[in-house]
Amino acid sequence: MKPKAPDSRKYRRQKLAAVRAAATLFAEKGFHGASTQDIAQRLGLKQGSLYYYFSSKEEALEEVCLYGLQTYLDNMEAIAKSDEPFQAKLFAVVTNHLTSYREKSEALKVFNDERLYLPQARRVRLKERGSRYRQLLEAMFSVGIAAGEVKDSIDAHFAAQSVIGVCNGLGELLIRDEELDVFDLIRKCTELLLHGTQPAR
Amino acid sequence: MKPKAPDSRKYRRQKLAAVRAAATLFAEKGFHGASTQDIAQRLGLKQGSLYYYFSSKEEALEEVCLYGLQTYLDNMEAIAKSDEPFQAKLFAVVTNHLTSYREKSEALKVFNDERLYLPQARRVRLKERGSRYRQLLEAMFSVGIAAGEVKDSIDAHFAAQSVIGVCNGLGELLIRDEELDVFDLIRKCTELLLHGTQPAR
DNA sequence: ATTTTTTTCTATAGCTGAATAGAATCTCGT
DNA sequence: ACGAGATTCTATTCAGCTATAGAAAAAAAT
Repeated sequence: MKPKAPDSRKYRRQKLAAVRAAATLFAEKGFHGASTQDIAQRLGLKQGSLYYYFSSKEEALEEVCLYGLQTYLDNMEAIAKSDEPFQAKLFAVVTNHLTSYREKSEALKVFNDERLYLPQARRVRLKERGSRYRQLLEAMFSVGIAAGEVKDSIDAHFAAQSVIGVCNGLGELLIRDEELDVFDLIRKCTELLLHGTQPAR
Repeated sequence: MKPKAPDSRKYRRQKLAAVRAAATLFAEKGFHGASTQDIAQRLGLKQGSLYYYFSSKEEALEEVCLYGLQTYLDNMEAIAKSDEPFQAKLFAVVTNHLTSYREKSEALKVFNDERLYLPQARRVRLKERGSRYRQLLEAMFSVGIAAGEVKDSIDAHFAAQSVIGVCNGLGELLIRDEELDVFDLIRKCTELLLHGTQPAR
């Protein structure tokens, strides 16, 4: 019934597949809209068999969110730590965000939209990681301001949220249009955040 | 059972209250997460009585979305039609978006997050209005570019989506923090979109 | 080849929620 | 105060969903 030491190759492979399947379904129908039946079906399993991999539907949601965040956050930590000039870091942040959207779009979308359906307890770990991201970004702006690389009229808190907003907005484009050139989008996005829309004065 | 000519004062009042209640619950728990029981309870009604005002839960969702979009879209039409310079129009757009968030935050959030749970048929009308908004914004940028008020390196489609993204991102801030000064945020946001984050060269 | 462990299936319990019908109550003009 | 229409309630149906237990099958180990 319950896997005691489930570390076989097959187990890990199927577990990953299960997380991915859950991500797809949650992204498509939402947490409450997608049933364990739907997820199992996509894996070619029967509904009950899912519980060999997850002990509850909520656990599945949590794992999807963690999966979506993983590399995304790791990359952010690395970027924040580096000594590159502000412009380069901002470029890296946008790249990280938008390429994540292309690669793991479902899982990341699930984190963005469905995390609030997790029970308090499970949400804590995720919440920490989410705000960690915002804080790193905010700090990046503060440092940039101190170094004269960013206008001092900029409010770091506001700016961080704006960057996240733009990237999520553009993520919609990436999801909607598979053909879209990510790197072109990244370039335009960074340019906008750096120099705005006004012609040179 | 079903209201034939339900145009009494009371009916309209209660119906509006019902739409609002649904908005609140959908915003809080999501479409599938909120039950008709929850909504009825918030209105001080019994579960079954809701169906005097809505013929289905999905109809309720649709009405909430329409309610959330209404003034928001009307304002956008007016802005797009005007002859003001680009900067003024952008300011108006941001103002419209962010103040809507404060005033009807729930309904607008529901439109943003839950509309995809509507069945194809119902989603059409909403989809039209949503893309109408994007198109108006996009056209605004195109006009700005033609008039030399916006850099010609800007891609209007991309720019429109970016504006929507920033505003939705900042909307999160407004929802999270009731105290936040909307107009300060509007100012900063417009400034960012116009001039970016870099110091003057 | 037989035993052991892992993985999947069948079947079902138990709950919740959407929707409907018809009765009961309320409201208001007359 | 009476009656017609509006509004709400009660009670119920029906479907779908999560989760569990235990049998079956598949894979691995001996």
